[in-house]
Amino acid sequence: MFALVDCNNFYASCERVFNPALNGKPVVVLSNNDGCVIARSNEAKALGIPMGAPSFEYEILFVKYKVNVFSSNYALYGDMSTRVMNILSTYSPDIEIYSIDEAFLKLEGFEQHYNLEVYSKEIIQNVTRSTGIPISIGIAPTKSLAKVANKIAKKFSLRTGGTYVIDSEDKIKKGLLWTKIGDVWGIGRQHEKRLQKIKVHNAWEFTQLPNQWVQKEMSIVGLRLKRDLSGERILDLEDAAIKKNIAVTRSFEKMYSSFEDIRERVATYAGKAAEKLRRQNSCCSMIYVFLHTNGFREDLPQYRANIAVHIPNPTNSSIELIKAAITGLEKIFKKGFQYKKAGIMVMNLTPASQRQLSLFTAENPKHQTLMKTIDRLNIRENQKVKFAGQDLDRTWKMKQEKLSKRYTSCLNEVIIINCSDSFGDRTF
DNA sequence: TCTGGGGTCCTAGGACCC
DNA sequence: TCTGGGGTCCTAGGACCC
Repeated sequence: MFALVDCNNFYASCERVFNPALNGKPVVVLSNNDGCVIARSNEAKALGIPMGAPSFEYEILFVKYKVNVFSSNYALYGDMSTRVMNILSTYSPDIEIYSIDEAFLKLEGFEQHYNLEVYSKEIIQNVTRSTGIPISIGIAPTKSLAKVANKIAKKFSLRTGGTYVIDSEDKIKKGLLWTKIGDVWGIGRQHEKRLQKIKVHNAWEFTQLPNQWVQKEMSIVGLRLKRDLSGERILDLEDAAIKKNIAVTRSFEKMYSSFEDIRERVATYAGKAAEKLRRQNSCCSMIYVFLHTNGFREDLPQYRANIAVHIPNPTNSSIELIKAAITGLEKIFKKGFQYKKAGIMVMNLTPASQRQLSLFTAENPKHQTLMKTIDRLNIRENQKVKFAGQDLDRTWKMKQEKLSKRYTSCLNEVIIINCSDSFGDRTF
């Protein structure tokens, strides 16, 4: 059996942990630059605020219904996620951390020794008590069915207590009939449309389609999904510890048109990507650069471009990557446009230990030590060391007007409790 | 005025090889 | 006019996920 554990409204729940006055009230969390709604509490969902809603369009509604609005605080969410995952990993030797707020647990053979419903209730209790984050658990014979079970657990939480087990043919069929085709894990907008057209409206009807049709229209991925949903164990846990691509992309807080401004941004993104590479001990041999204008401003001339720059010797040196990224940018940058977004992606990653030593190595061997030193300094001194391509004076500031504190990862921002007792006033 | 960011996998088609 | 058969590798693009 597989369990899918999912944190309910994760970012919104993180904000509540350190601010319990928010319980029972609508809470939303915004994306970078305070652009879109990316998390909503149940109360906010009930107000009809959709996922991805541009925040400026909902400002009036926020005020009217006293919605508590937060900028995203990834330092907090990342740390809370680690805490939750650490607890979950004590409940099974096999865990796949699927995203910041979801994990699959393999419970192979557990059903012979435990009542799985009781077991999952215990997990829920422990996570809630230890972190304050509410979770839902779905258990089933396959991963995609565990997803279905999880949805049922969450939808009927009053009745299920946050957990639901699919453990019979009958329950599989009931669950699949209940699941709308567009809500199936792995069925997105395009497939949904195509399936609706041939009168497939729920997951059960999908599992009744001929394999041939599914493979032809939805490739091998769709066929695997169909079989997994039917109860055949096709999808297994995956370990995704080492990333295959790393991206750093940002929208600007306003539009920029000068090459120097964009170059500074791109250099910073490339430097960030290099740091991430070094953190997972990888090198890359390709960097992809893109930039584009504001697609929402149909009144302005539009331009978008991208380029892949090959790097002869795999590297994770910030200096080399910044150089390569700027080479690419010079080729695609065009004057006369107002740019709103740029980004880079490093690809073709290889383990740093397997680095090819070439006769004509382009990279200065001293970079290795230099980068290590910079990384150490930046951890200690809060990102003070920069590269010449980055403007030292400019303070690029993301719009983050409603940021909560880094309660769990910054000593200056932990919660302070003042109280007095017979020994006098004390602060904790 | 204001509209996010970061990933994965698969397929078709072209370039190239013998 | 007529022009084989079988591979591999790479890339762009499309689909999906959170």
